[in-house]
Amino acid sequence: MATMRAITIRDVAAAAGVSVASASRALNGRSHVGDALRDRVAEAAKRLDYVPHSGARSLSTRRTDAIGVVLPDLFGEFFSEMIRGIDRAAHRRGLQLLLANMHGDARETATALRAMRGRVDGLIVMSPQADAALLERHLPATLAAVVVDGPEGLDRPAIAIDNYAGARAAIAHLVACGCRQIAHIAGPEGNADAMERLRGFRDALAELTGDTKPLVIAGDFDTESGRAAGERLARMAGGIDGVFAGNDMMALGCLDAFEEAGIVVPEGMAVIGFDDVPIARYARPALTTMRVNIADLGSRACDMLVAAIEQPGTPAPVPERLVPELVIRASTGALFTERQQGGPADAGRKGERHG
Amino acid sequence: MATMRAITIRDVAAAAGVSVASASRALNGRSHVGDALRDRVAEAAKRLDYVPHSGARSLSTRRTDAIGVVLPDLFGEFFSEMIRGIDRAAHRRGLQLLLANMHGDARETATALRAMRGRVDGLIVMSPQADAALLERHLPATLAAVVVDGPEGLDRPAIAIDNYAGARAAIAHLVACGCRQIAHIAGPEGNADAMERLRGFRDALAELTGDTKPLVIAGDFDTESGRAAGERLARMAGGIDGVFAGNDMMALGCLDAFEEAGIVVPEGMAVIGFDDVPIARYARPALTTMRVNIADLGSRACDMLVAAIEQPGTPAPVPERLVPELVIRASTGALFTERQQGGPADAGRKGERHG
DNA sequence: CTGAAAGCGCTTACAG
DNA sequence: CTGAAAGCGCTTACAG
Repeated sequence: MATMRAITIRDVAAAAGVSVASASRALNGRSHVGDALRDRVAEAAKRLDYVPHSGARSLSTRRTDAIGVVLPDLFGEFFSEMIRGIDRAAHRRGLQLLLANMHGDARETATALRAMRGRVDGLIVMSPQADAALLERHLPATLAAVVVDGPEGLDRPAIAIDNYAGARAAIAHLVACGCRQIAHIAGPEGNADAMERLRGFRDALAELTGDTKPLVIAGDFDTESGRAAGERLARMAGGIDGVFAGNDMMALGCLDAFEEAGIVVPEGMAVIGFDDVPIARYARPALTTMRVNIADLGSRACDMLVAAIEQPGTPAPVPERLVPELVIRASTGALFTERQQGGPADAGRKGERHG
Repeated sequence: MATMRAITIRDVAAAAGVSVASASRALNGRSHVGDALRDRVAEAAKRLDYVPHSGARSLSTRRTDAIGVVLPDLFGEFFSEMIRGIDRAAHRRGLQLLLANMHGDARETATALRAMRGRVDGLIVMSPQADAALLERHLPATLAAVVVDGPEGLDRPAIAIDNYAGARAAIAHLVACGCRQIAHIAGPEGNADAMERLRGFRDALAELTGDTKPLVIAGDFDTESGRAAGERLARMAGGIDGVFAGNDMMALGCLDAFEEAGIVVPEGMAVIGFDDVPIARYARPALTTMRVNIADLGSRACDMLVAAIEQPGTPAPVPERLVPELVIRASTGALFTERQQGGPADAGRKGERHG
């Protein structure tokens, strides 16, 4: 038992010498309440340190003032930035955040989603892995939800990183840097982000260099797979002069392999990543990459969810897309100096930190 | 309105042709219920896709099956690892996680803590910044809570990183590497972690090298302050041969400054950090540091909280301390090869990631 | 083993 | 403007 006999609105009403109904009205600032009464109630509530029982409240109001966030096992920075962004928007609206990790498999997802029901007014579901059918099945039709970076074609508000456009921009940059034979280190097959980046790579390459049979090396978003790819590229006798890695971690592994193999970046080989993880700027050479503003993604998802909660039954709006921004650093040639970096994501990182 | 007329236990009872009381008992597996009845109810619940209203349930049971997590604006990896650890332990016990960011100031903290009341059975509060008085004032005495990395002397279950022991180990390592004049780049003054690390530095140095007036340069845990400190050290004419940075980010900035100043690490200067952020291993030279297993910290905090919830009124146990582990890399001399790294923290990072 | 009833704390029409 | 009462959905003694 967590609480022993907590203070209820009845106690507050008694202390203020009014009815429970009046106490409730006074506390909630609803309708017309006499000033004197309102003040007495407020004073009593404060003195008793009254905190309403949210369960009871939600039972009568049919609202929980909480939203659920269902995230996969995200890697480091993404997770915190996403939460930070959602929290920022939720906090503004007085919404609590209920969090659930979804550990990949379908059963877990179902459990996580079910456990949220009845506790939240709506759900933010991030699921680059899950297929539409799975989500559809476990998202109750009556519950507001927005899908972040999820499968397309769900009749839900959705927001996603425009991986395709980002990949195209990355390739355009490599081409502008003079690269003519560009290889791609791809992310895992089941991952929607990875697949879109691959598609953007292929399309942009076909358009810009006419290369319709580019080299694609399989990776898994992990540093090690990037290193392996880099070693393989190093062993290949020439030809390739640019690498677009599916994410920064693989790009970093690739850079390591190149260094060991004596390939000079960017002179001998230009390398670009995706994500702009914090490590990217510390790499030697510093990594050019496509920056994704994850915190912003979270904030906007939250705003969309609130809209969906407030206007139930409204058809899902056109999916929003966040286009990543090119951040040029040394790994593709320090032709440009890195622009001064700021904005929400960085501001978020400025906060108090541990250790 | 989030939900339109949801399925209630009454619907389930009706569908199964039993009373609401029986339906409840059957669903909760409590007391003696006939097998046939149990099955009928289970079948009906499943068919109707019934999910209990958690508010109503918590109103009668006086439990929420949720715990609150109040965290400061943690930097990247710490945040996600902490949540990951807590989530892991909470998930095992069927507990939901309610999250709140506490953005530094006292009023925010009060709000965050209050908003949790009535929604959770207990609280995990991480607060390296907050003083005991503040926490004491806003943690309702009736609510179970464990304090993570917070001020000492609270009559609450507590778990903390043993920064003092970690700092001493760092110094012992530098001394073992042959350093005789060791400087410290300190973290922010208000930060408990920082102060303990500083204290460990002073004590260990006095004991091991007899130096009672060591050089301490003020920093703020940010890369830039580490860089500034490094520049200052580089300008100082000799003497210092080892640097203990209050955290990895400052150590990385310091390494950068040394590189620019032409100081060779570790030959000219050994550098050790604290935390083992993911970037540390990618630095050139790779950074020796004290690893803190944040996910483990979170899991254990959750376990302690569950114990506190289940045995209310029990006096707070002796505070637990997590001693950081020395991870030797190139920045203090690659005398040892880095040991194979594994364990919970790394396992957590193996999960699916975004991009 | 099963059901009728009370009660958890709150809000909200409905009267006054 | 204020109060008495019903009701939100669930669980749990209390009877049977």
